Amino acid sequence: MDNVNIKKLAEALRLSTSTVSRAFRDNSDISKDTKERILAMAKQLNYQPNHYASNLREQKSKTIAVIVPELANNYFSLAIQGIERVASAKGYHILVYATNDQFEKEVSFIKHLHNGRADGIIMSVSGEANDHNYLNQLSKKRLPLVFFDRVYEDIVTPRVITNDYDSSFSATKHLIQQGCERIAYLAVNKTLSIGKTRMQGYIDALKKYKIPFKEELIIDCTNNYKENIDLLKQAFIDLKPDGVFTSVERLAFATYYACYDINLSIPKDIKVIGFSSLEIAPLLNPALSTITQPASDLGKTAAEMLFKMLENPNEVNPDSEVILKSKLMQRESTSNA
Amino acid sequence: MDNVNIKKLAEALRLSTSTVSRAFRDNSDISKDTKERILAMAKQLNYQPNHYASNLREQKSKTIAVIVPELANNYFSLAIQGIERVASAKGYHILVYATNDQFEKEVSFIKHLHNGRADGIIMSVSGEANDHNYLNQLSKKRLPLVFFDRVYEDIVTPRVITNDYDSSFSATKHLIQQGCERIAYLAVNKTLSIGKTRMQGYIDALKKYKIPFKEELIIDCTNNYKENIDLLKQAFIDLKPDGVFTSVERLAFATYYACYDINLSIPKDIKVIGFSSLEIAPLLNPALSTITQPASDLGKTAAEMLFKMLENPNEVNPDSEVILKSKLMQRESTSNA
DNA sequence: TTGTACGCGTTATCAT
DNA sequence: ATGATAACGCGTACAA
Repeated sequence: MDNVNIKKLAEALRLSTSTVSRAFRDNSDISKDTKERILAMAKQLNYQPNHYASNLREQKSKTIAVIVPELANNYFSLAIQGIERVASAKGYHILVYATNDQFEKEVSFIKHLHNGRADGIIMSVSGEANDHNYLNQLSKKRLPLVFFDRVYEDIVTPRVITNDYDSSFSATKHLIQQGCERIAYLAVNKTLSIGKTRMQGYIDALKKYKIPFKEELIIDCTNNYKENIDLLKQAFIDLKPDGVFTSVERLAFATYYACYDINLSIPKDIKVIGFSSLEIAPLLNPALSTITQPASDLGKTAAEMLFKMLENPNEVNPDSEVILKSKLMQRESTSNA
Repeated sequence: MDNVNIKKLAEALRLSTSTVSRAFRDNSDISKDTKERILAMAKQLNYQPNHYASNLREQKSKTIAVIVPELANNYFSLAIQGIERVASAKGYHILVYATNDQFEKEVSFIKHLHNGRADGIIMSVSGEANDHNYLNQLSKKRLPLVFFDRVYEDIVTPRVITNDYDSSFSATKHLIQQGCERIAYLAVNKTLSIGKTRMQGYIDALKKYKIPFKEELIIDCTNNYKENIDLLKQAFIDLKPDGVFTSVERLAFATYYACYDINLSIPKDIKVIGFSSLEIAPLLNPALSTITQPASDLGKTAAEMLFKMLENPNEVNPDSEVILKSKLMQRESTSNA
């Protein structure tokens, strides 16, 4: 059977298309009787209003786009889950895009989205090192945009982040209190604002507790798992750190693998803590101490903020920043037993 | 600045809208010269063709929908990643929906998608226990649909699955060879086809190796983490299994927690193996033996199949079934050391 | 090669 | 309360 549209419905009921259309909106004048007839017939024929036609007509899509650096990532999956819940409850659909950390992809996604396909965008950015001004140079008014987790500091738009500086400070302090004196900081991209903030917390904690900061203990890692493990093994052998603070989850995993390989015992020889929202951190060998970010909440909050912008554009301050708190979870990997 | 559309471009260039439109398609007759002028101006004004208008006109959306039971799940995230890659390469966008295992949501998503919003659907199903015939009763022709992982056996449409029966058989056999005689099977939903297949592999392996099958050792779990842990603790105490085979990843985690709580040592007191595509299974305490499913490949293959259907509807047999192989990874949780 | 005119399905405005 | 009509932006058949 072919598509049922308003026209077919109208024919079937010997009404005009406008009357039929009215049956689906709330305000319009239409007799209760005909409305019921129409809805009944619509149900019977399984009528689905064509979204594209509505969108074209109404200039809105009831769709939001989510752009993240990667999909196969526990953290972003949780965030997307949070977003999906809110969107779904509002009757919105979500388009998902992964940049795989390629800035050009991000630019391309964003540009293309400015064609009416989405009403708003929630993004965790990929290209700190690049020129973000493309966001201000879109030919038409920029779509409502909310950053979460990874943000551009020079772009004015609402954002939802976590208290990274404090968390880093606490994590570093925790390592120090557990007796560490040579604490390696594993960075993935020093130039990212998130990288900078987290590193600053580390640096300031060292200073506060009078541990000399050593540039060499900042280890810049890559996006490649194997490479990182090799690199870390070498670094651990050369630098002999007694503590490791990883700025992202997967570097904690790489640290574990590296330590296994070169027979360093966690936590005896080296203590490890890292940013991570992995639920099964307690199941690792040894249980991993983490700074656990409220990933799902981050997504939820970002989505709620975006909807606020869509509903009351003027009531949302473009400067607004929501900071959610991460939790320091001490586990065996930093214990002194 | 307001939206740039074909009309504005045409005005700016003193051409007709049709000429401008032609510049963006390949076949049409248009002088190389004007085409270049148009494209240049389009770039300058940052023109983005309105997707909804094109879709309405062309009756296709260059969008595929992905429906999964849950998003915050390592396995489905990987699958979505695989799908996203393929789609992105083809210039397609993906809409993502999570049913949270509610069948009504699945039905609702599917029905609504039949309004032109998506050209095809990739789904891992949620409602084995229900009546799937809604898929055949859509008023218009059903959208191209590919199942992956969790499928409805009574619906005729292409599918991509893994060799679950063989894997289950092998895993059970492995436990037996490691000396287990009371092997518990942790099911999450016995009625799901995937549950049935996996359970059958377990049952047949027992039979083959002359281990008596005991109904009581089939433990039906819920979707609630805490509940499962409690339930498992009790079951382990009551039934004293010496091996556990979990049909889904999270039940392996629950098993670990349960064993920790009641001081059962894995693998000494009880050996554990489970379906899982967790990359860090080797980092668990103890390293978890797994049946590792090629999750990302599953998504990739499903997407490729869907695109084949979109491009050459007649060349794809609706009965086609692709079976990808999982890998048995023996690790410490089933060792005899 | 370029322009004119129409229709995709919907909704809002205006008329009845 | 209902119907006729125009418009959203684009793409194509047809005319020039």
